[in-house]
Amino acid sequence: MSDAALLLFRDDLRLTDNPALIAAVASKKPLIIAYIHDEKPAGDRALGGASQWWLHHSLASLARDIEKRGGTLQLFKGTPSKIIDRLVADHSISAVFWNRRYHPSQVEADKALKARYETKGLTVKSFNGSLLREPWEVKSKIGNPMKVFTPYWRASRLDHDVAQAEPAPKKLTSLEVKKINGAVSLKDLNLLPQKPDWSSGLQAEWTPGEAGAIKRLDDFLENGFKGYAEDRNRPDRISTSRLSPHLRFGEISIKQVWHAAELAISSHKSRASSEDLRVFQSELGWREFAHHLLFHEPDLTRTNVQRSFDGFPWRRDEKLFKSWSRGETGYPIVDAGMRELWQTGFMHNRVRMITASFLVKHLLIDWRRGEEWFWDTLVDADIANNPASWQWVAGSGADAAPYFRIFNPMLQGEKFDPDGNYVRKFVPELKKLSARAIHAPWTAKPLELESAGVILGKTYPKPIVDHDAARIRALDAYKSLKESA
DNA sequence: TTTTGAGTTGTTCGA
DNA sequence: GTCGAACAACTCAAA
Repeated sequence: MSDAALLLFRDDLRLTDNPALIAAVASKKPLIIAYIHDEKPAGDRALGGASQWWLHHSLASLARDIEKRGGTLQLFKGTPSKIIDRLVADHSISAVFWNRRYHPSQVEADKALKARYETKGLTVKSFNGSLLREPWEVKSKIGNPMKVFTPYWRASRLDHDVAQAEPAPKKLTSLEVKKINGAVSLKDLNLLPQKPDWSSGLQAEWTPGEAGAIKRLDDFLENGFKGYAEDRNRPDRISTSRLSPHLRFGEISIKQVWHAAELAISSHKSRASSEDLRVFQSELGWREFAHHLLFHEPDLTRTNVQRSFDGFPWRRDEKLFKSWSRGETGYPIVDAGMRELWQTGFMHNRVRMITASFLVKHLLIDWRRGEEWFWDTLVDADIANNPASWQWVAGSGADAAPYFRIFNPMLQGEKFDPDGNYVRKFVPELKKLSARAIHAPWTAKPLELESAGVILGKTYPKPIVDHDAARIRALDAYKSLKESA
């Protein structure tokens, strides 16, 4: 019997432009194609609820795509190294392939795996399957990891140097896997919410899987790309790519996205401007930068990048946290965002900033609490992007927003949701208010409130904090931090 | 070595 | 209503 190759799928649930898959097929060996679900990953964390829902459907889609090509996706549950040990012991495996991940604990685990099997005489090959540049590739002139986005992005030198995406293999040959401990069906992974099943809003919004990712990209390039530079700030418009969950699970490669956007410009297909392209690519750049930070910061989810924030006087207030997380702060743009998140597993980028700023600055609640909430509820919750962005808002991150930048939720609403349609969609009890009043219902005339059916404090909450007072309190808190340093 | 210029996304105040 | 300055220095990256 000829020997086999083991191909591990992780955060790269696609067949197109998947370097580990391409290398495995090129080895000409029959493949054991495996996804190992680790419920207790060391160092990084168990998936949040929304991400688990996504993963279930993404795996189902991947399994179908693999079957169409004659292969089989084998699922396992448990500790990856133990399951791989068992696979290697029970089968004649001579090569192992995977795409790399960048959380320090993941890097360490992969290094250990590689060392162990190379010692046993196996070929072990890993690849870059998810980034334009890996974290160690981008350095300052004197060799340090970059800590400021703009020079980082410049130093990435991507203008004419992103490899073309590779097509999916046409045929896959799988080896029959012997019955081993840990082999499970998709259902056995228990990724779907049961009682209650809260996933209907996610179902309505998303199509996890490679085909859904490609469709989302095409839709964006056709309908949202033109005017992106400006409109990406408008939660009331379909103007962002919404590719983040697909990228999170690697259902589409970053190179595919990069080149498709460039092609849409050069072929004049989308009528987007070069500025639209530049801004869109720099958003991809922020994703790269977050992974760069994650790799170089030992504990991005827990530790302030700027250690001077370690003594910040955060307030513990479960009642206020609950109001924020449920979308009951009394500030419509904040509440709309938090409810969008709860219902759809997603929140528009502009509104993420507003809601995050509100938690951290208006309520003075630790950014880690907000990060955990987003981790559990976002379908695109990403171990790099999520903490890096929270730290950016809080001011404790790399290249972070200055502390005195405190969003005014009324102004932000008026500016980026001028007709109030985003608020109306997710806060329907305010639906009948005028555009004038909808971002600050407490300023509306009693008559308008009455005819709109709004009773403040009853059908919709009064503001849980006063903006002006909260702003001054936040500035004082940040000032005290500086003085104590 | 020292210097220089720059740094995602804002708000408020006062002229 | 519009506009510029203040908010506060500090650190990074490169010349």
